[in-house]
Amino acid sequence: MTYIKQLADHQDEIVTLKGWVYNSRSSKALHFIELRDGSGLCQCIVSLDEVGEEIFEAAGTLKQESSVEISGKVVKDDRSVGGYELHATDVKILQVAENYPITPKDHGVEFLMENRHLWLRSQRQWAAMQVRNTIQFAIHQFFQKEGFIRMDAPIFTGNAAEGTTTLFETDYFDEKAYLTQSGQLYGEAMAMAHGKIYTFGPTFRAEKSKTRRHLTEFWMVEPEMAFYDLDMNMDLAESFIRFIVKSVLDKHENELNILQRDTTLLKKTADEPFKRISYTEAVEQLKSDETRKLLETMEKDRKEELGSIKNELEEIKKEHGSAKKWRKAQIDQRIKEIHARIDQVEEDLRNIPVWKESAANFEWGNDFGGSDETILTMQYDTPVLVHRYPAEVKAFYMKRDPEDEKLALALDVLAPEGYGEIVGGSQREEDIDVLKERIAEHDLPEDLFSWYLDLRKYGSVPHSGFGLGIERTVAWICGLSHVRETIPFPRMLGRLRP
RNA sequence: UCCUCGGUAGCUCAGUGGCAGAGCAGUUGACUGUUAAUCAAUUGGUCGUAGGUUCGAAUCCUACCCGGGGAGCCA
Repeated sequence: MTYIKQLADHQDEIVTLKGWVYNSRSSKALHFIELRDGSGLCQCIVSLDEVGEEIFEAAGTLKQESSVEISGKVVKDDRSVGGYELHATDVKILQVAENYPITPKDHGVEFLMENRHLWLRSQRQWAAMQVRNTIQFAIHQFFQKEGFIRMDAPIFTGNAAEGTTTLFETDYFDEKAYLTQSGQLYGEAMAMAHGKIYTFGPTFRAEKSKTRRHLTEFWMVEPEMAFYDLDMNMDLAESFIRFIVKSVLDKHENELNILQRDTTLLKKTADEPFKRISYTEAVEQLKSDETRKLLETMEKDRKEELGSIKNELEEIKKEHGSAKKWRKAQIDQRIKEIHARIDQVEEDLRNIPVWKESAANFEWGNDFGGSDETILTMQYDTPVLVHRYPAEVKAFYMKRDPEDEKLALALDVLAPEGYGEIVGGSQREEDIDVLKERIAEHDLPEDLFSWYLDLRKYGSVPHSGFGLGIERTVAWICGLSHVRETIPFPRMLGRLRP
């Protein structure tokens, strides 16, 4: 048995491929069967002269996603997907599939999500999962080569701590338990045992967020390092992200191509240092004339675009009545595109004034909203590291800036191209008295944190860490517009099946 | 929870008060190199649900259900 991605090594040999029919076309004496086997796509040509009537007819019954074994000669042909095709000598049918719901045409999100278990077979979804795998592997490679130990934090936790987010509550033998929202506190304990550790697992948030950036169950990798300060933490985050992007660029030209990902900015991310700005600088930038002009230009561009596509719509609608059939199809397609674009542009036009307002009136001390992040990152080509946030909007365990008590030694990494926050982290407070004070200030029950406070009793050291969201990272690197396509079976508001 | 857009054939959509439509998929046939093949024929409908207005409702009104995008919150 040979896999499609190995075909280049078997030119002119007879091999057997096992897989599923991705698409097929037929004429009187030829069937073109596009086969997928999980490693790639290959067009198989079944010719009446080569295989005889019986096999030829059987091959004609194959429908989308039927399972088959096809033997034949590997022939280089640039016309074919992947550069090689198979001239069949034999076709063994395992099962002729029933009518497959996902056709090679467009489908809506709801339908595709209902059929997620099948959608995973489609090219773009396949490519995204291949990249996800490489990202996860690169994460392990990076930390392992840097001397980190992977340790796992528990998924059930006894406390709904950290205060802010809503957690999933479960019954744990008549006791309340919560699904973890972060492994970080445990990570700190493990770092005190091993120096440098990382956790990698699912996390859960019961927030009713319905956006392209949110899942209720998502994967997060969280390194935690003893004796690291904020600067070391930022250096690590930067080289970590760069390593991941490089790994994907090295291995996945084909997949990024399938995803139609423009890799210009990813290449910049792999090569250029990231911008680092403080929260205070970011606020100044938001309120700057530059930002205002940027948004005004954007608004003007959108208005012009709206005018011109609406004109085009009118014109092709007039043409539609008298058009020939093929042109009608072309027009229908274009009308669909225009409607979708109009929706998008109109939404932008509703949003831009709000964004402008939000940016211009931003007050020091608030946390950035989604639009503020978008506006900030629009002005950079690579990820931006934003550091030293107002302590009030950040978690209790973050260490304050010794040079300005109002600031926490926090860092966020904002991905470019509108993908938003992919990393959040900080240097941690190591002084037990200060930490106790913070717990009290946040109205958190101190007894639940007794084990956490112990870490500051017995050899407390400066330490830092951060968390990187896998799905947002996959979305950014793949250029996907929604995190639901970055995980095999996304869990989100209103979606528990399949 | 709030704002906003939507729900019409298996799928994607058009149809804004007067006979329920198209493309694709399916089915039947034609075609020796197709790339979402093409061409011809053909099957397919509880217009999200319930009520209301009207001579007449997919279309107008009300309520509800479901989905998309966004706010808040966050990775």
